[in-house]
Amino acid sequence: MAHKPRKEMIAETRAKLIAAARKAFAEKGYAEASMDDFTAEAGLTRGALYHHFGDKKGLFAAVVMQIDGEMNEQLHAISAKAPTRWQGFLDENLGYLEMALDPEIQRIVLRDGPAVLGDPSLWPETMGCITTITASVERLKAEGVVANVDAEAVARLICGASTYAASWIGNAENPQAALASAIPAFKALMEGLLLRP
Amino acid sequence: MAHKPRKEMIAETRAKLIAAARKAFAEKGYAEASMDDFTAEAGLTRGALYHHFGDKKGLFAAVVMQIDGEMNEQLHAISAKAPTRWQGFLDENLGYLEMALDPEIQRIVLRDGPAVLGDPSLWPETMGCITTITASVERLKAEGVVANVDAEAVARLICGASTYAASWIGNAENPQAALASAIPAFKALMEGLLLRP
DNA sequence: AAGTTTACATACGTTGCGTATGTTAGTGAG
DNA sequence: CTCACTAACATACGCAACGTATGTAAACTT
Repeated sequence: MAHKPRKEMIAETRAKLIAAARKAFAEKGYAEASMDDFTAEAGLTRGALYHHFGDKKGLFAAVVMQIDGEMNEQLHAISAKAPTRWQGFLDENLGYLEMALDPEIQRIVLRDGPAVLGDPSLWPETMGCITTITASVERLKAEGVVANVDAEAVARLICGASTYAASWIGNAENPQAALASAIPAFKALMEGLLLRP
Repeated sequence: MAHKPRKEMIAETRAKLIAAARKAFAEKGYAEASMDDFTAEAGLTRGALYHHFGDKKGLFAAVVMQIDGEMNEQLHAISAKAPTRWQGFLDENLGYLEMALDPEIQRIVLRDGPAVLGDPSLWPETMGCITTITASVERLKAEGVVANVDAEAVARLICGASTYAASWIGNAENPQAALASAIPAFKALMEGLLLRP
């Protein structure tokens, strides 16, 4: 019986732990998720967890990175197929807002993330979303579409607006209606960035 | 020796607990703050805490409410002395941004708050800031200054932008410079709300 | 003045994290 | 091939912190 090579076994173990943790963190939240429980659910023990990730926080960080990677993929796909840069910028931001409606993302990345890992602005990948939006604003400035404002500051403000609005929409009695009223407001704010004569 | 009436003693105890907890939560964060430690620091035990606040989360909620009350006071003071409504609106929002620079507010209200108490949009007082900003936008709409967008949605977006930006500024290498670049960006975004011909 | 309630303190059980210590399986040298 | 070595886990233990159950003394009630 051909045993799999060692590297694969390890990667598989890590993946199983991350998947089980991700599920538990999403359902119960970081604090209420018991390591004993979700490692057992993955067919392992806490020993494996500590070996690979150091501690609970380390595993949580791995989960956040995984989700962040998935979000970045989506963002790039969205902005890639826009007709104009400005439209791509709008789509990107609305896309982020819609992604932030996912309960898993809200709970893990937006709510527990800052409390456990500290402020997002200090995260290693800095929430890829920021760098993406910053780059878009820089290009729009260069093309004379957007006024002369600090690109990173704009990106932070927009990202914060999306994040907070998403939490509101997701928890609203009528999420569809809330989203419908948020989109025009969001667009209006962003139009304030346009260079006016 | 005249004993104080009972009501006063109770209020005093509650105030001492809230003050000690507020200090501990601000310095160590919610999770790392030991109830045994900070109740002892207040000259009490956990018994008092459970009697008055039910559990750790209950005391935390009381601390958040206290801070929220202080923030609202400041906001009202700011908007009260503005020459025009639009200026008052700008001042209000920039005031909130500056308040959000306070490390205590960042840690307790903005970072640990959502993780412990759930999404802020579901809090009882709903972060008074939201209601204040919503009201301002409503008035500006009625006066024809601001375009026809949903007031609450705008308030959420702006509040989120301020919150997130404040975290960024507070943790930046150079907070002053970050603030200086954030303010024009913030104003530009808000000008997108103005009714254009 | 006695009974009742209230505001705490004390004591205990439980849970859950982290660490220290095995144990087994893969790997590389001779 | 085999023997040492290392890496990937499991097991066992200690400790801290939360919550609860119970005790107690002071204050209001009648």
